[in-house]
Amino acid sequence: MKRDVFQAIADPTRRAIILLIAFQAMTPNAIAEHFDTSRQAVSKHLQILTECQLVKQEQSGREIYYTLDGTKMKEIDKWLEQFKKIWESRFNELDKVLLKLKSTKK
Amino acid sequence: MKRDVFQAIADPTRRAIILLIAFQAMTPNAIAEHFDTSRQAVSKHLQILTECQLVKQEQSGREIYYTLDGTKMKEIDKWLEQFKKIWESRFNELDKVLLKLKSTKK
DNA sequence: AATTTGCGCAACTAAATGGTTGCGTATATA
DNA sequence: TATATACGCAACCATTTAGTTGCGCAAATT
Repeated sequence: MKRDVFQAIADPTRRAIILLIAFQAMTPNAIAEHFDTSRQAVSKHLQILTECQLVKQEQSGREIYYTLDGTKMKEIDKWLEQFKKIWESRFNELDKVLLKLKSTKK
Repeated sequence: MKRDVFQAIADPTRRAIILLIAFQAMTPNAIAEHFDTSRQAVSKHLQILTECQLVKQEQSGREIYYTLDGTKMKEIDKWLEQFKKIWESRFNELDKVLLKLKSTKK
């Protein structure tokens, strides 16, 4: 049952929830209204997102507002960073080849 | 059965495979040797990665080499981009508040 | 004080997932 | 030509997942 950030964002509904609460804090009911799901289903998703520390809660009376916590999102970015470097070097290699072709054509 | 990039990278083994073949093309057997899994299991993961266009095949005799295709990876980056903007504006807002506090203190 | 509302939690269900085993086929090697 | 190797594919199995239903509790409304 140990879940990580990558599993958290794997579900499309969860990604939509993330996007929704990124702009403003919302209650489970308010979130559910935006989708074709029940409050309970949303609640479960929020539970998972909370577990993965992508989301923070803020109680206000009997209502609970959920907000996005950007910190963990950066982990995904960090993972992508590895490949960016590889791509860049690949592209550079490609550039060199193209440049060579260009010059030999002349 | 319709899978997307986010589901593809949800599995830790799949992420490891991606990282592995990012540096050099590899056959399913060679990949499997790096993990505690069977060739068939790896093959299934590669199938999913191919389905999501994260991976490309290159046949060489009876061997099939798999390579990373960076194009789809950028989709993840694009998705993250949305939030980066929000974070930045949030930080800017925070900066303003801090600046205000600073000036009123004087 | 009684009722409504917002929520989390637990039990349950159908579907998806990751894995195994056992094939068939094509290429390489003896 | 016979055998070994590399692989994909299909059937099968255990576990996880996303979702529903039905509670119970606390805060708000009447």
